[in-house]
Amino acid sequence: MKKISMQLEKANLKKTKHRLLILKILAETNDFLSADDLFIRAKQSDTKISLSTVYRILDSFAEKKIVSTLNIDNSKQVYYEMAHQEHAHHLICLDCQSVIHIKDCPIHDYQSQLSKTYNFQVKRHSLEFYGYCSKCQKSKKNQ
Amino acid sequence: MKKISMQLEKANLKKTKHRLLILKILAETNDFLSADDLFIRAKQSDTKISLSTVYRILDSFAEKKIVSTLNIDNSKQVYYEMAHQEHAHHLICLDCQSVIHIKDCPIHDYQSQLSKTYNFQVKRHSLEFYGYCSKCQKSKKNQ
DNA sequence: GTGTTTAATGCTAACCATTTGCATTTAGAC
DNA sequence: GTCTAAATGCAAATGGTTAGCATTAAACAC
Ligand SMILES: [Mn+2]
Ligand SMILES: [Mn+2]
Ligand SMILES: [Zn+2]
Ligand SMILES: [Zn+2]
Repeated sequence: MKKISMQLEKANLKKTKHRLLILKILAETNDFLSADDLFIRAKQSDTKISLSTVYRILDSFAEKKIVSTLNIDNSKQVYYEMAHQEHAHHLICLDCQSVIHIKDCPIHDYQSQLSKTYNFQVKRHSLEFYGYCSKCQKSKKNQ
Repeated sequence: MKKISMQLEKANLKKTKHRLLILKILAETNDFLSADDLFIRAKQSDTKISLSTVYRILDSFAEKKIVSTLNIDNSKQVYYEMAHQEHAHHLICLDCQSVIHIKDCPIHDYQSQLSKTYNFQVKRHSLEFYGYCSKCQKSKKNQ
């Protein structure tokens, strides 16, 4: 995967095997992952990685905007995904944690309107939808 | 404040002095408060309250929908406010933590449209705006 | 390739918001 | 007033995350 190591180059981060591995796992995964999820998956390829390394890698990735973070619902852990090119939002299944990525944003106009009304300089917003994916809706009916 | 003790009655919670006090502080405050914020304020009226009591009270309030919770940005602590009658959103100042409460929701139609498009049963959403309030915009210019 | 420099890593202990166990107190019902 | 279950205080435990420090490895010059 040339593309993956390119990202580190562009971000001015050393290409270590652990960084490449975490990046690969993130690239292969559609859903949000916690640091521990990533640690467990990484150990399957490389038994000699430590959890603090995973945290430090994720911190460096977040700083360089390679990943973006999310607090799923009110859980106390942080979840990570590969950052999107464009601003995006998510439908998150409360049952299976699967994620649908929504590439458009319905509130740009609303946001600039808010800015004027309240003289508040909006820097960013969070918008996430929680509910049940089609798969989980079905299995709930059957139980 | 009759209104306050009414809320406990309706929720079927015992009217203890600590619960009434926490409720009073929440009612007087416009912004979100952490458990520790509430603990500090409560101690000013009642030196004999413990932090775990504050947590337990907040848990009971959250369960009865007397308060609603928020994870401000990516901080690891939970913030609480008196729950709104109707669904609401917020403008949160990244500098002074002040909050503007927005009583309308711009995405109801969008949400039902999403539901159909993705066959995803949306149960709730979070929408919060982060930026700088008018006061903090000014003080940044002056510095 | 070797050597040098500096950032990355592993391991362990610390941190800090939150939760829990348990003995004691108190609200609400009688 | 008595009684009972729920609420509380205190201390210890939990769990995700961060920090300290000695060791290793990328990147770069030669
Ligand atoms: Mn996404
Ligand atoms: Mn509010
Ligand atoms: Zn699902
Ligand atoms: Zn402000």
